[in-house]
Amino acid sequence: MTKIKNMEEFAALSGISRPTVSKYFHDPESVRASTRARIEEALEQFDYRPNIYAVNQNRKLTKNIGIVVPYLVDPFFAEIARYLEQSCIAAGYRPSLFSSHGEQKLENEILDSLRSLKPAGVLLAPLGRASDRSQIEKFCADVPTVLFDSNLEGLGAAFIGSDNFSFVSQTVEYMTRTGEPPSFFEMRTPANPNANKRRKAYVEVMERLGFEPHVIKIDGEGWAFEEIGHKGAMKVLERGLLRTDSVLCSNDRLAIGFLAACYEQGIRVGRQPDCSLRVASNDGHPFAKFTCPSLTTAAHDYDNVAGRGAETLFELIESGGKFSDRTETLFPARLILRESA
Amino acid sequence: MTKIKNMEEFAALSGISRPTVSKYFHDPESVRASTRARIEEALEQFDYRPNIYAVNQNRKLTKNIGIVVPYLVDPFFAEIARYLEQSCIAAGYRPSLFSSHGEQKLENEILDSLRSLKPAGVLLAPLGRASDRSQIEKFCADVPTVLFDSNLEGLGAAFIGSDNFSFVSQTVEYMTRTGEPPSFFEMRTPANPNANKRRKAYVEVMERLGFEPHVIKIDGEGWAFEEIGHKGAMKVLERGLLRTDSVLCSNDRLAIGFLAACYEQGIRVGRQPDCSLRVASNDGHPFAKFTCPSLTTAAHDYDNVAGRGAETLFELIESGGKFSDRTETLFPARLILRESA
DNA sequence: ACTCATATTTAACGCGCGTAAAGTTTTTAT
DNA sequence: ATAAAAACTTTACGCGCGTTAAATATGAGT
Repeated sequence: MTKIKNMEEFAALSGISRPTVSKYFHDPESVRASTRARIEEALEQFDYRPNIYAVNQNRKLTKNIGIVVPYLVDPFFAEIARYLEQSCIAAGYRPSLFSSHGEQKLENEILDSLRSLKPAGVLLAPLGRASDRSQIEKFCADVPTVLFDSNLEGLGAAFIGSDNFSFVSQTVEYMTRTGEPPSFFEMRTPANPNANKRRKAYVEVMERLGFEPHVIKIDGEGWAFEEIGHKGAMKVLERGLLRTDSVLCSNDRLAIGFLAACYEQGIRVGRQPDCSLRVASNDGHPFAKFTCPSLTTAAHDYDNVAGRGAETLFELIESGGKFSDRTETLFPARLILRESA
Repeated sequence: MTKIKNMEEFAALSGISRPTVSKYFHDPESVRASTRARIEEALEQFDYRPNIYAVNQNRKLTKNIGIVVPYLVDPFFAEIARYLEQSCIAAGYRPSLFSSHGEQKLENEILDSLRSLKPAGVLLAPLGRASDRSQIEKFCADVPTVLFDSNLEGLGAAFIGSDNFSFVSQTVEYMTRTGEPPSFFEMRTPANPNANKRRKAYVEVMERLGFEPHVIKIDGEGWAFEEIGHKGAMKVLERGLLRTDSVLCSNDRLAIGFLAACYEQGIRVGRQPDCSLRVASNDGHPFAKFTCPSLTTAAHDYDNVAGRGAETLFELIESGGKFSDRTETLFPARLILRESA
């Protein structure tokens, strides 16, 4: 089997001219069925692939898509990224995955290196509060970008995410219906704008239901939410800061820390009669099923957020990188009842 | 600020000839300090970056490095990948991260698309048992590759990983020293070759200590270890298959499932007097601190595995992609004592 | 000031492919 | 069968940069 050097050679071997072969690789449907067959026959025989660097240098638009998440060690983002990756591949794009690892500097560097990748589009889940808004704004001006997970008002051509109100209203309503109204457990300075929306939703829903909201803010910076939740919970439990026997955590990773603290303190959590506390949360973290007790949580609609996010980006790319107006698409949560509440 | 189109233009603006500018971008140290200063001055003024596609097309060796992990949703791999990424960037390379998501087909596709990236080198953590050995062998013949985490005997220019014997001997010795000897809890057909080494180490250490080894093999396929561990543990606990009050899980994710099952069954785990079971494990999973109870585990030496892995790849690249012989570097575990055992 | 080693400039080619224009062949429609 | 449309071939240029060879400039050392 001869080693093919370039498209010229491959074209000769397949008996088709190079421009036509080039056309074929751009879009196989764009050539006659008979020539397509001949090319594909040669393709099986000789296993040639166009040099992606030469291709990307000359095409006005690459097939690259950047996927950026704020913290890949969080399985929630790993899971979303997995969905997005697969959607991109299925649509014929080449995704590349990046994680900001919770750092603004890294997020900026990623955007910078993404620029030189000349991607057709980017799916960006920004850090949130820690994001460098002006940098992201500049980036979005140059590269077709769809935001997901964290909404930075006005940035990007569109935003796809989850409806935080839907999360909290479901959990609060469930908890109040089946027991005492919950306190809300969150970080004092949350990294993510979703946290603020969740707090507001909590207050609103509680008031509508005629209960007094009670927000517990704990200290801590960064993305080690389990650790922060654990420390915060220890304080809360030791000082008896809960007004009722119910807690709603802003997100599952905080809840994981909270449950660990409860366990250490010998506090039984759950809806069983022998339990003294109920804990629910939001996100539908992949490991929430394996906490002790298993975590009742309002889960993201992973499939739809990722699916719609990818589709939106494809539409954006096909319409030349601009939408006439910025849309925000929110998917409701799905309440998963488990043992913790 | 003028928009720079290419190196020609930038060179003109900086007052330096294009070949010299090209040299500068290849290695800033290779030009005279005075010209370096002039280029860098222009660089600040005009913000130009060489077109990476043109660069990579013409350079014999790109600065790309591929990082492939078997399952990125596992925070263990996300964590390792993070270390590796940072090492690559610090060394001036451009890492790109891929996850096989537990599927052979995907692993093969990644290797395939990695080929056309013409990377200087690849850091590969293979799927293990599910890997297509012949494909990986072919790949390693073409691309300088360092394996990590899972050793596929003879493949790649080097292997960097953890010393499974060290993991198990520490946990077994600790458990036998402080209580009854443990049973070993693992998957019947583990995805990962480390599991086999851990079982063998368990048997060996137990025999050396004069105890009868007792291996419990549970059913389950794929990478949903928590789920598999949970189901397996339910069976084990319901049927009373444990011979002593101690269990050593093959890895932390299985242990997370195991602990969840214990909790459901009302079995108190830990070294306290009121506990009826001790559970330890291996890996040092990022979330092992937050299980209930917190998990005693033999932790990977993340820093060293990742650090040495990256360094080894750099050496491999610098020595032209071949080592005279294949080395295997194993780092010992660090036993982390927590509440579960 | 002179020599020599080292850097830089100039000029030019090549990489592999996209793409455009003009001419030729094949297919489709009538 | 004939005309028109569509697809293909040939030819040629350009993309942005790596790289080389020969000519020139620079700087250190005597």
